[in-house]
Amino acid sequence: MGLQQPRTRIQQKNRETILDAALEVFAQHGFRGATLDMIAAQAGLSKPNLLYYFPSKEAIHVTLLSQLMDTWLDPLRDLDADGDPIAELRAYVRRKLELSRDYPRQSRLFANEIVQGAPRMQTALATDLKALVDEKSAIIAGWSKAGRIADVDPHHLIFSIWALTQHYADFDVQIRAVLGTARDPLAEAEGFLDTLFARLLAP
Amino acid sequence: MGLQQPRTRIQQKNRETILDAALEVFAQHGFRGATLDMIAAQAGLSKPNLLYYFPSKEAIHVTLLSQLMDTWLDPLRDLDADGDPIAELRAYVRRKLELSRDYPRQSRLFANEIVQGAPRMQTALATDLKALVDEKSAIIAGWSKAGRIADVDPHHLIFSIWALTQHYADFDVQIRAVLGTARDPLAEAEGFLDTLFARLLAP
DNA sequence: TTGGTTTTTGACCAAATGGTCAATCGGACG
DNA sequence: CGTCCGATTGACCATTTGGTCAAAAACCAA
Repeated sequence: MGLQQPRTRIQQKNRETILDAALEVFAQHGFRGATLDMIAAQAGLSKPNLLYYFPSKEAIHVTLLSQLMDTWLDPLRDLDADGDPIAELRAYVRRKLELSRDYPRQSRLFANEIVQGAPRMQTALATDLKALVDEKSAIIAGWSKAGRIADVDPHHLIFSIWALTQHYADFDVQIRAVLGTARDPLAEAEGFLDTLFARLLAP
Repeated sequence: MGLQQPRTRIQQKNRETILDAALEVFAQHGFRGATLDMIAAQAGLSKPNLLYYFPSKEAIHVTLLSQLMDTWLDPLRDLDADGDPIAELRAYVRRKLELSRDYPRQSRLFANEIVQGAPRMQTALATDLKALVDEKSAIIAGWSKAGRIADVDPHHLIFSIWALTQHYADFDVQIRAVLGTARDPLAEAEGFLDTLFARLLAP
């Protein structure tokens, strides 16, 4: 049953449909709170049919999480040691905020996983993610030492970018409840975060 | 069954035990992912005994959430229009970070609820919370207009305080995985956030 | 000690859940 | 057209889950 690499057009399409439905359901209910019936209903397929394309509920979840890590870290990978420090960091914030706007479900899937102790991601966090963050932190530390940006802890700077941008996806309902319906949180956030990091990073 | 106000010492103690166990389990698994058996095991009580003290799983959850809202908003309530603006806001950040350090489970319970769409808190968010935030935002806007702090959107300023402080509780595993075991995230965060908001708010 | 009240629990139930499987369907290709 | 293989599903299963209940145990006042 080599379903690893989808062979036919039908498999391609149905696997995508299932993953999209599962993203919706897992993001809203977490792994344990999601049921195969919910995912099947969302996908417009029967439950046994889901299990024809994926061996188990967990396999669907794992597939989503590994897809996630890829897209999620791209903007950080783009951080260029040879670019202008302030411009590079502002661009990172902007791209990360774009992810929150364009892929809020992925953000919430990730949030669910981490808040619940990252039972299925621990290793990836402590190896891949740590390596990437450490590498980019060294670059940022270099910028600080060279006086090109203010002196801030690079790791906490990165955490603050994650926290501030992902907050607009993960806590969307709260933000909208507080702001009321007339305002556009994500649009406003762009200006606010640009100002915040400009002031924080100015040498 | 007037168990609303615990009458005996046993009731007092067991209700507390149950709520503490439920906080642990709900924070880690979300509402749907938590089971009465888990809570019972954590509390060291039998499942029917839980249901002697609370009418249902949902009742336990609701009790926790309403307790939460109280403690959670106290630091914001303390924001004093007559105090020194910078000192008041820094104190708010510090108190909020203390909550993340001392009550991480409550923070994660709240995060779970919001990320999953706040099905049981929508009303409270759009009424009580919105009213409080609007009130305090007016104060902050006044400070900006008077030139006592920099010109920033008050609502987004408050969101940024929430995002940055709660991140250290909610994403604790991720932060520790990235920083490694030798560092103390919460202690470092205090200095970092103090700097961040000092630079953001300086007139 | 006795009698009544509160607390605790083993046994149980109906519904939900992840997963299986044999049987059927459908479409592409000879 | 017929055949074969991928796709689909109804029926089913064991386990888990929220919740009930009657009976037993623990507690307490007189």
